[in-house]
Amino acid sequence: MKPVFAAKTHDHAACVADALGEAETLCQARGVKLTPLRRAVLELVWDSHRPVGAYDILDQLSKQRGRVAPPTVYRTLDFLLANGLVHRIESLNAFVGCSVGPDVPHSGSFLICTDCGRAAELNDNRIAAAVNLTLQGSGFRPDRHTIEVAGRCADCAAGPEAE
Amino acid sequence: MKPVFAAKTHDHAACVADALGEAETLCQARGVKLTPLRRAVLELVWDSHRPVGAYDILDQLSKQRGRVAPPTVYRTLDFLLANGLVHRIESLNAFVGCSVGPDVPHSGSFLICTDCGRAAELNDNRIAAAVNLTLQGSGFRPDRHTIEVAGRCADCAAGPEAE
DNA sequence: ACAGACATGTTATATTATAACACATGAAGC
DNA sequence: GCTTCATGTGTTATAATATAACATGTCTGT
Repeated sequence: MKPVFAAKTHDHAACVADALGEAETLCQARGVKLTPLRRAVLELVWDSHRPVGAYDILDQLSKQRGRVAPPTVYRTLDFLLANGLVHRIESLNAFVGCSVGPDVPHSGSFLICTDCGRAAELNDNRIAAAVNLTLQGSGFRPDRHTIEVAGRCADCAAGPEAE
Repeated sequence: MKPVFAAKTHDHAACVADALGEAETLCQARGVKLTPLRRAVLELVWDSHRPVGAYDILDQLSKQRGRVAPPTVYRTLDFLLANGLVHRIESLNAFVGCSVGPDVPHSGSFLICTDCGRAAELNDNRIAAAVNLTLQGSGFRPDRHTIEVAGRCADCAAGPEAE
């Protein structure tokens, strides 16, 4: 079985540390600032492999720094989105860390488990390729795509133990 | 050029009449009721080939029947969605009539023009096939998908005349 | 010091969606 | 006929998501 979702036993601390490190590097390369606020939000997004809502982030952030207002969170998410560090999951109005790598521009394609809530980003252009194939001759100029497949991940399909 | 988007000159009245007729037939076949309210909402959704927001529907509906509250609209949309008569465009929080045919269960795949706002539903065999192919060996059991490609339709890409 | 750019804070509000309960209507059984 | 039940609709209130507009702070280059 191909590992698509993060193994339930993986070293998540390292996983987050990696993501933050890469983000730091990327921001330096681009001459943009990964401020403490942005870093904190990115870390909260990476807190799990589940897409997280803006207001969940807001709640967590408030615990760390006292009252935070929605624009703070949305602006920060806008920055992270613009730099490819997170993706928005349209079907959930939620956000998840980019696990493909922000240096390659891409829209993100996701599998979302409706049981455990985890999301897995596909590093695979076959779906996008099929979309492009379907477009051929239509004159449509694609700009970005939203590809989100909901279902049950292998773990959840296998053992329906309590969430 | 394959006709993906409805031609700007097509007979839209006939287009809507068709959709309503098919809906009527389908509902009878299924033993569910296409009530006047549901018919009115479906007609409003089909009013254009642009995805339309729930509150836009609400406004229009209010003109026809006096004060209407949000739950009325959302419930009606839920019915139409459940019966495959409309699709939800996640990236726009909006709804559009199903032009593939509600008798075949499908999640819908859309092209959305960011210039003129129109949406075109793809007859998505190849896309669904690519999704399945990509998932092979992953153990993921897909249930439904959200595929929305934003870009410029042929008309808008060709002539940037005023919207 | 100052200007300018950028990041953040603050207040208010817009937009999208649902929960919970009330009432109406029509078919199924008695 | 009346009851009962399921279904559809109405109504009130509120939740959840998102943005506009403006104020303040903070760094950087000169």
